[in-house]
Amino acid sequence: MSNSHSLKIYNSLSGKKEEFVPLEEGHVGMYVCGPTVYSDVHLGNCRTFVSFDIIYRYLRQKGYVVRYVRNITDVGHLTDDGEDRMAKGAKVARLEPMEVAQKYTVGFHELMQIFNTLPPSIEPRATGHIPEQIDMVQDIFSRGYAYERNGSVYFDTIKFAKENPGVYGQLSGRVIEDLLVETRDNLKSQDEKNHPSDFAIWMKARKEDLMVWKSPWSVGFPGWHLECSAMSTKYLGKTFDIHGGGNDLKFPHHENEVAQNVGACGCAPARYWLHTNMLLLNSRKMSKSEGNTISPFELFTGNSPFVSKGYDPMVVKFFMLMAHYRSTLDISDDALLAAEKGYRKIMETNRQLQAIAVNAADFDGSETDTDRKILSLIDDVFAGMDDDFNTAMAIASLNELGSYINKYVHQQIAANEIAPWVIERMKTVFSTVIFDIFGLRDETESGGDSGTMEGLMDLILAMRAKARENKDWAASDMIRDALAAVGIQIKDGKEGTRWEKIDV
RNA sequence: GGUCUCGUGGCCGAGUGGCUUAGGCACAGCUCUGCAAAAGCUGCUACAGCGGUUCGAAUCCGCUCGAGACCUCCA
Repeated sequence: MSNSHSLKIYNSLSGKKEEFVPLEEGHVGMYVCGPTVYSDVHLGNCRTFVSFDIIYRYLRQKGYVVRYVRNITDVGHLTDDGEDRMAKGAKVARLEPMEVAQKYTVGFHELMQIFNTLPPSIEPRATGHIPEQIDMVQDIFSRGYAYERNGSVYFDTIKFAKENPGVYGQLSGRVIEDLLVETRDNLKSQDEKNHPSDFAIWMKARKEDLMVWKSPWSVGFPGWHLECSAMSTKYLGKTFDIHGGGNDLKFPHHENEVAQNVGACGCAPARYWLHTNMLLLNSRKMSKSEGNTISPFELFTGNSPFVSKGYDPMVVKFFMLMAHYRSTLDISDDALLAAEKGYRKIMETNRQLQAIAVNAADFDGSETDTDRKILSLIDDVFAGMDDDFNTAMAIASLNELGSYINKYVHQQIAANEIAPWVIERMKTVFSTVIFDIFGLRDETESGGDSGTMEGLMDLILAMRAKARENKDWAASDMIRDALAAVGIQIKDGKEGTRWEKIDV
């Protein structure tokens, strides 16, 4: 399903929307910073990965062959006390570091499946790319942007900034002069670094560090930031199309990443930088370290003081899609409730649409205003997606289409108002957008799980229909109420009774 | 303190110079219905405050107030 719009993407480097033109026609290389697997992923991470999943899916939908690389960081992050995070987790839990990493990697994958996201093309691990990272340190060294102190290697940001004007700070909007000024305040720092903005690209291990490797400088481990530079280069090339991640990674992580790549090869890594905005709880950023967080499973089960009930993962996903990925999104019970209704409605509309059997005899062959309006709305759906992946706009247009579908189904507009091929086109658009691009699942479908359930419900509804025929309202209502008590909602309609499982 | 973003109707949330009444939820009326639910239709016209630019601003500029993010690990 293609369309005529050109795709526009907001590029954090330039601060504006730009037309997307890949380096190599028909192909897109996209790198997204994945999770650090030293604890459970939280909902904020999910939003970012869901956003990029939709970007990935949409690029594919537009016909691009996409190589989507999303890493797993299982080494390299330092805690405040300088201890490797993985090692810290290991000591607390008395597990092998790799055991900790494995546990949370598996959990992360499960969650991504629950949200129905596609796996990336390549999911490299930092620990699996130590040689590549050592090579990159050497490249940076040979180009003069690194210095060694007691077995650790640091990136020389000041020298780099002077020799590469306009590069360091471009992404995050930082000013080099400010960096230079900072020096004075930090002179007394006992740090090994020449300058506070310098950062480690190789760290010499202390005796308590568990995850260590040999290098030309010391036995130690690579610095944070370096893994992404090394792995994106390895799998996507020195320069590639899209680099994504959460807003909070912009500085210092992404800024330093750019510096490392440019420092190592003289060329900029990504051409388009995309940053997703934060998911808020209580109007504050969700954060593991600050404890302001609700876990995905607490949200699914309702086991949290922040929500009145559990929400289906697809409802949570739909809730995320109702906002643009670059806006902050404040999670609240009311908003989730509204999203749940909206999600059910759009799924119901789709089912009604797919069930329409067009009768060619109803059609007189002319194109009506309604046809034109519908085609225009379909165009709006894709125009929204082409405008920096604006899912909120796409959903709005889908809802407007839904209004036509409902009027048609309820015979509030004449059958010959909409041409059969337009109906068919709507069917394709709905299923493509909802299932292929948004990656939603229809969890509201009647039955679904087993034929037994279907059969039982058919029986029960037949009994109720019989009771109603005999005007035995007591029996009829008893069945209705009893079903409601176990979470099954009865929907009486013109053509019979449908049912749906709802949360109690 | 420095850098930056945002402040939209009861709630969530798009939109960035003049036609979008965006959309969703809630609410009200109506249709349908044995009643109800569900479903459908219709209605509900906002853009923090002040000043400026402009023929015209929610949309551009300035100031004020408020919220948040980054500057330290964080999607």
